Amino acid sequence: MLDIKYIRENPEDVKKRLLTRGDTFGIDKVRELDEKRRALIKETESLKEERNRVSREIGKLKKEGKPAETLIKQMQQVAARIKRLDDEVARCEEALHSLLLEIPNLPHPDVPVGKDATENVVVRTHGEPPEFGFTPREHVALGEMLDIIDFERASKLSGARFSLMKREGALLERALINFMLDLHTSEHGYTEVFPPFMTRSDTFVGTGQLPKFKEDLFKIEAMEYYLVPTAEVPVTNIHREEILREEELPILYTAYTPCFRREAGSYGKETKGLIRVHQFNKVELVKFTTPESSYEELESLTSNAEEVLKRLGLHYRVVALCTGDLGFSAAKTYDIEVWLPSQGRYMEISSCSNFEDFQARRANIKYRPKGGGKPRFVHTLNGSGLAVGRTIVAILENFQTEDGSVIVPEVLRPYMRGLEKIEKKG
RNA sequence: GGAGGGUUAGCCUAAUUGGUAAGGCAGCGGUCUUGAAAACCGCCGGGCUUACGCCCUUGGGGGUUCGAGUCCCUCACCCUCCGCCA
Repeated sequence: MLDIKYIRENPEDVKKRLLTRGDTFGIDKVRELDEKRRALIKETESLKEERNRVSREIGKLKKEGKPAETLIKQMQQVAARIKRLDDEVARCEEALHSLLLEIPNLPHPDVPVGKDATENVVVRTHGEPPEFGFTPREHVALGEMLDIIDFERASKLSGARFSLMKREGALLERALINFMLDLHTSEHGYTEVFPPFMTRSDTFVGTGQLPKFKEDLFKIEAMEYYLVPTAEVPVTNIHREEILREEELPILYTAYTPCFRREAGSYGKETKGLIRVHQFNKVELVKFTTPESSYEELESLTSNAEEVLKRLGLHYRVVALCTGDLGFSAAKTYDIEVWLPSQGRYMEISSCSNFEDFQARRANIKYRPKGGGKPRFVHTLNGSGLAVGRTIVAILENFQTEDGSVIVPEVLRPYMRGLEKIEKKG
């Protein structure tokens, strides 16, 4: 959520920056409601002052046994006016609030201006695409050939966009989760958490998925709960409605969760395989920082995610999203894209963002500055470190050999009983 | 699922029949001190205001009342007991 005070004082700057996302998102309407609200509040406050003052007098008179009927009559009128005005204020505030909840974050001034993904900017590239002396197979064929992914039976259970991992496939899934969590906790300083996989709707408002993106989520029918589409939701909301101490910042969390996504509006796109599914595993990185250090923390968070790919030996690049491709809550985002030999292109495997105080304002997460002073909103960040399913796609495709077997990256072998190669069974 | 008890500011704790949130700790600033502690003074939930001051704030929402921490309804969470359960 944007700061209403900032909008009031810098309306042109806000509009200009929002326009780089393609719209002004009703900022003029916001300003109109804000002014109306302030005028109404002024009026009710002076009436409330009168009511409080006279009510105290009435109390005094009653104590002294003196009559107060005239004043009480007067105050009945005043109370009625207050009620009418308060209702109007409430309606005004509700309208204003729901407008504000649907306005995306302001892009950071560094973010390249552009209309869509084609205008994202490559920041750096690591490694080289592997060379094959044969035509590389795509992951679906490899998974089925090796009998480690069973898409057919998965769809018997749950329909399209699900997977059934099997044998070395299931082991690889589990190995990757453990490898990533171990790396981030023991070398990058993150604290491991294991959150609930379904949460109340207000946590989704806190991180920005609700109210605007309801159609992306799975809702629990029995209760007002949703399945998490990313660990960002439960983990960022750990500190909702809290005031942290500056001394404990930055707070770094890493969490494994499954992620559940409706993928509405992507019918017909990548219907097969592990790339776009309704349920996938992900290890997430989440940070709470001061405003002064959040952009440094974004760089280190991104490099923490990159380290996973480096150790696996996968070729990738980092791109800075342009304004038109930026997610709703983000001020700045780096996507990490891994090389996909079968398609000769890069595929998003991590998205690392600084939300500045956008989520903190929605979720009311503050910190008390060192040496006292008023609480300020923290800055929140998160990034995938990494999406496990897509990492499996990359491993299968990049480390395949001509006979269809797949070399297991060395760093994963301790997590896979020393297995060096996934081979076709007799 | 059933019964009962609770939620007051960062933390802890008060508030006669309803009369407008009292105090302590922690923290910050100051006096004093070689320095520190102690003691003393001030600040110490949010908003508006140049200022004086005003409004809001007792888990959330609603109601009764001139006036609600206090009475009523409702929701959430915590604790205890019973039932059920991996």
